[in-house]
This record gives sequence, structure tokens and C-alpha cells, in this order.
Amino acid sequence: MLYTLAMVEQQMGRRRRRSTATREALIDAATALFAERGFEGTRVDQIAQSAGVNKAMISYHFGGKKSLYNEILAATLNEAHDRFHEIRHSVAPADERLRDFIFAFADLAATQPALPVMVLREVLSGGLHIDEDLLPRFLELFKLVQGIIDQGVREGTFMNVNSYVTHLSLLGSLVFFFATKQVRELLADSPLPSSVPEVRAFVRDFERTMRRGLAAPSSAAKPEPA
Amino acid sequence: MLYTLAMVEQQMGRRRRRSTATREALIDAATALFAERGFEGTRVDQIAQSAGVNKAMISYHFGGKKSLYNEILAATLNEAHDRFHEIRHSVAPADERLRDFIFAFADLAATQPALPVMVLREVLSGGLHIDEDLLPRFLELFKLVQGIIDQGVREGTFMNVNSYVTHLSLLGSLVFFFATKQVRELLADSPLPSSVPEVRAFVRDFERTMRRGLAAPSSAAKPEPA
DNA sequence: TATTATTAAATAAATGTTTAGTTAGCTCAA
DNA sequence: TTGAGCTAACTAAACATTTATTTAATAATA
Repeated sequence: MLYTLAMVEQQMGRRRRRSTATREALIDAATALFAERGFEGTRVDQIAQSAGVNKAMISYHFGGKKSLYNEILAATLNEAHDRFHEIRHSVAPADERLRDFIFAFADLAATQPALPVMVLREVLSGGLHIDEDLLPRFLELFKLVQGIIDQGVREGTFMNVNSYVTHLSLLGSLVFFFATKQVRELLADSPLPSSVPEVRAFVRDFERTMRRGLAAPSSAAKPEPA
Repeated sequence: MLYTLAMVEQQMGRRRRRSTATREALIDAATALFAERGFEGTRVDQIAQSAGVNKAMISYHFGGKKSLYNEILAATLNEAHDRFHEIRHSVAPADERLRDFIFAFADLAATQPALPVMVLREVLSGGLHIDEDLLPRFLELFKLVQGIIDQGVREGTFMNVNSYVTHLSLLGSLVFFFATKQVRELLADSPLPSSVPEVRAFVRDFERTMRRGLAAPSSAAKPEPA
């Protein structure tokens, strides 16, 4: 859930504005911490301190640590779901949709770095402590890439690959790349690792390698779109 | 560290045999639990119960939960390091080494499913709470794939890709696929998901897609090795 | 007998939540 | 407009659990 400044200011007294500010501060702090240390590894004291509020506010505003986590995960998944809406309903050819997906994913992960990490953690734990109503959205996302690959195979533009395992390797590359951003910056031990060019290089090379790797022999002559 | 039955039996009394059996049971149980729930998410009671021993044995034999975790992580990394020894020192052409790596990784992950999960968790946490002496081995592994890709680019058999980001996407696919095995079995909700054919399909398609995706235009005519 | 392995209970530290009390600001009657 | 009353937001402290580790006692065996 995103609050615009206008929404907050409008017809809200100072007191109320303060309240939503507290909520937002908690969500922001908790999102970063949950992503970095996982649910169990994160202390409510840390969240509160990082947000600059009293830790009792977590129970007061969200009903507890677990509820806060769930709310964040839900928001995170919904955001992703929304972002891919266009691609999900696109009728473009598969290779184009695949390219769009890769770019959209990179864009999403760049602006919401906690997203791939939280989802990945969830999945690593044999996942799906997710609320019942969230599961369908998660699966929809999970199956989007597979659907695109199926389409490509049907259209004859993609090699006759197993769409399930191929979508896994594709998703794996993307999730892994963005989820491991932090440790890569650590390993680079350069003071200010400008990771933006790295992201560009990744997206470019990955998209190209995938397109070439998946392209059916007949369509091999197809020129690269600049 | 793997103990053969011979090693254990040999010149060890019943008592001692029992002792190492306790250690092994703890390591096995803890490995599975740490992989599934992470370090903080795992309770020592669970480990002990799962191993069928008293929980005080964790402190007695390993010096505590953290030490047990470190020992497992070290063993895990060393095992991986050993497994890739041949490939690391191979002088074969890059495409061949890459294929060997993919197969070796798949083989390792199939026999030691906790390995990719634990390493991934470590990395997600901004990783590297690893002991100092373990870091070099970790980095060596991390750089193996990049080295192979560099070699391929130099040899002219691979496209002129950025070796760093390409090795990330490659490693990402592999790690993600094997680390998410559990949740996939859950999603499949088939009682006995025979994942062996799935692994085969993945390795085959992934290796082929990567080879085709990376192959330099000049070497495109190279026939597929059956 | 001395040492090692094991157990059950005790312990101390930590952690998330609740509680009781306080403050700020909004509402509405006067 | 004012100010008493009310409520939401907040704080600090208390609380009840949980959790890893230690201890003291016991059993096995070399």
C-alpha cells in the first residue's frame, strides 16, 4: 500500500498524520530487516529502534510481529502482481513478452530490493506460510514465465524445451541476481559500488543469452532488436 | 565430513562408537533443520529430538548451537570444494568445462540437498559470518564459473559476454533450482513427486540453453554432443 | 578407578506482548 | 471562541515465555 503525500495531508490532523508516519516507518524498517535477517532473525527491538519508535507500537498498530510480517509480504506480493499485469495480459509474441518480463522484473527488483529476498526466503523455508488468499497471486506470478515459454514453444519461436524447468532456471537467475546484491557489494569491498551499470550489464547479457539459447533454429536468423 | 562405517567400527569400543553416532545424528538432523528453517529459526530442542539424543549433547559435543552450525557449514563448503577440484584444474575447452560443472553441481546438490540452501541463506543475510579460513574456499568456488566463461570468451567459443554477470545468472539458475526443491514438491501436491526426472530435464535443458545462448556465432555449427 | 558419554533439571538470558499510565489533539456544548 | 471531556497514539515498565547453556548426578567402559 502506497500513501501519497496528498492522501496523508488531506483532511488529516497532525496527530493522525503522525500515526501513519509511525506505521510507515515501522513497515520500512521491518521490510529491510526481514529481508536481511529473515523473520526469526529480526528482533522487534531492532525494528522499533530502526524506525525510531517505541516497540509497543508494533503490537499496537499491527497486532504483533507476525502480523507485521504478513502485511509486508502481502503488500510486496500485491505490488509484484500489479506490476506484471500488463505482461500477463499481453498478446505480443513470446520472445517479446519474455523480454518485457525480464525488464519489468529488473525494474521492480531495483526499486524494491527487499522483494526478491523475502520471497526467496519464504520459498526456502518450504514456503507458503502465506495467507490462503495470497497463494493464488503467488502462483499466478510463478506461472507467468512458464506460460510465456509454453507460448514460444507453441509459436515455434522457441526450442522445444521443458517449459517448467526452463522457467525455473530463468526465474532463478533473476531472483538470485537481485537477492544477492548485498553480499556482492560486500565482496567487491569498493567503498561505493555503483551497481547500476552492473544491473544494466546483467539484464542485457541475460536477455540476450536467453533469447539466443531459447530461439528455435528456424528463427535463428532473426536480427537482434537494438 | 563423511564417516564410513569402517572408520567408525575400526578399533572403537561400543561406547565410542555410540559417541560418534550421536555426533553424526546431530549433524544430520541439524543440517536438515538449518537448511529448512535457517539458524535462528531452528531450535536446539528440535535438533536433539530429531536426532534422538539429549539436547545437552549439542553443547557437549560441539560447544553450542553456533559451533554446530559453523562445523556443518565448513564441512558443506569443503565438500563442495573437493567435488569441484577436478574441474577447477581441468585444461579442457571452456564449453566442456562448463558442461562438467553443471553436471557436477547437479550431482552434488542431489546428494547433499542442504548445501545450496544453506549457502544461499548465508548469502542472503549479507552472508559471510563464515570463519575467516573458509572465505577463500567460498570465493574460489564463486569464481570458478566466472573463470570458465572468461576462458570461453578468450577462446572465442563464447559470445563476448560480461563474465561476471553471466556467471551470476548461471549460478543463480542452478542454486535456485535445487534450493527450491522442497517448495516445488509442496506445490505439486502429488503424494510422491518423483523429482529425479525433473532434475534430469532441468540439467539437460539448462545445459543446452546455456551452450546455445553462450556459443559464439562462428561456433554455432558445432554439433551437439549426444 | 578414572574417564567419557549421557540425562534431567536448573539457570540465566532473551524476546514478544501486555499493561498501566501519559500526552496530544479533536469534538462539541456553552 | 473556549475549554472540558474524550479518544487515539504513545511510552516505560512489567510480564510471561521461550530458548540455549550449564550443572549435578549417573551409567558405561577402558
